[in-house]
Amino acid sequence: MTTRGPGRPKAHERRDLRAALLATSRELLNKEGPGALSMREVARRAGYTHQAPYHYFENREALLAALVADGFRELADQLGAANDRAETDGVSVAVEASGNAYVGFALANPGVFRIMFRPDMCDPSAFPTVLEESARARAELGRLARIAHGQRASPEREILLWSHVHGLASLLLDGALAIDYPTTEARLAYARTLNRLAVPILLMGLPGPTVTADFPTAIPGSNAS
Amino acid sequence: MTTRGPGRPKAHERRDLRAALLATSRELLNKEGPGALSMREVARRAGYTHQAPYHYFENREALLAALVADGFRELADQLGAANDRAETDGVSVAVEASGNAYVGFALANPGVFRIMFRPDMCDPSAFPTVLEESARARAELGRLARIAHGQRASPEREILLWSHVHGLASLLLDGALAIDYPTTEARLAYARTLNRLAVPILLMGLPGPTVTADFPTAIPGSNAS
DNA sequence: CCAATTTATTTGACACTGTCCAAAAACAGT
DNA sequence: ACTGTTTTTGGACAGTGTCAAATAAATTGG
Repeated sequence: MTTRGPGRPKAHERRDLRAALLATSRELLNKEGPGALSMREVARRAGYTHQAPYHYFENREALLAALVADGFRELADQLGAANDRAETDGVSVAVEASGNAYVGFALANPGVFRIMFRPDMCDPSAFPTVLEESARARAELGRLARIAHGQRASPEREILLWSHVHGLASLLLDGALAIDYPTTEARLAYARTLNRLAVPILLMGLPGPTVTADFPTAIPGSNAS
Repeated sequence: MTTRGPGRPKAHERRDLRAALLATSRELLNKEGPGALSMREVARRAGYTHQAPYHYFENREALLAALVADGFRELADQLGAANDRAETDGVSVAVEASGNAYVGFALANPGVFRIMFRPDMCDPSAFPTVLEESARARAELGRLARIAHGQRASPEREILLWSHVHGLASLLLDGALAIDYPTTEARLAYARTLNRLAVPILLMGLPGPTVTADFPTAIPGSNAS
């Protein structure tokens, strides 16, 4: 009476357990949601007993943290590749490609992307590697801001870029747009057209010394609370 | 040996149980996170046995759905109030105030706001009142787009507005900005300055028949994938 | 005013979870 | 072959959501 399934790994491939746990966890997370990702279930699917994962991950949050760190690493890589296009294809292409990369990553790895911004599931400050990789992703956004605005780049510009792509990804994944566009392909297509439309807006200068000429302070009713 | 705490409600206030459950649930959600919000805990805090909530909510998701519906209702109300300022204070003020209202709601009710966009916790399509209230909120965003762009308003413009405020709220709540600005006051202040900066951008015209003059197709490298 | 019925609440159970603890098995080096 | 370490197992405990049935309280009909 073997409690483990037929796929029980042989001795020589035992070292892969950690990787296998991560792989099935990622799959579980992306396809079934975080509620379906339990220590025991992932152990079960790997063909081990309920306690086996605890030798590689201190607890559930540590497992999630590993997935989150990998997610940020991949996101940073893809953003980096998009930014690299600036030299050969120009600024606009880089901006648009970065937006598509961000949304593309979110739609390709929905479960992981959600976890990446859910501090109750994985507190980044408790996992140095998560902090590190997420900082890398953020640095790519900063680079994009510099690509887009050169000398006039600012933290605010970076955040506005980020807000746009992050908001779009979130709305397509979990917001109203998820209902309007049911399939991943439709969502991606919509994100592409929207990102293309947004390029001139994202490239626009902020109100400041030089660029304000286009937007004088005389905008009707510019005195908000 | 009374199992229930000293605050056990008298007979004449029994009808309030549902409201009490919702109130303590909301508090639990905002202060401790969704992991701390369990049927049994909320019953415990109300001074009842573990099964009592099931008479008012079919299951945990239904309880969350009630909170989500309330959240969307409040959000819609506040967005509506902000939009109303357009007539008296002008378009720019309305745009800025709507952004502040959106982020303000998220920061004031972090737990509820997160749940509102987490389909694994509350699937909106299963709860008509959630659909209804979230549609109201979305309609307010649509109204804002019309306020901001009049005849040139479009679904895309609405989404761009929405992406901005939603992304900003998310980043301040759970993203890197949450680390940069630790207190709610600091986050709100930052959101205000950013929203003010964003107004001219959000008011800008999209590339189209009339407005494209400012952004000729000759932008360096405008041929993306 | 009392009996019947509906509503509200409790009690008990089950399967499942994360995680602590200790035991066992597999392995490595000498 | 005997150590010591790494890896895996097994059992336990408290906590959870939720089903089913039993009880208490309120309401209603006569």
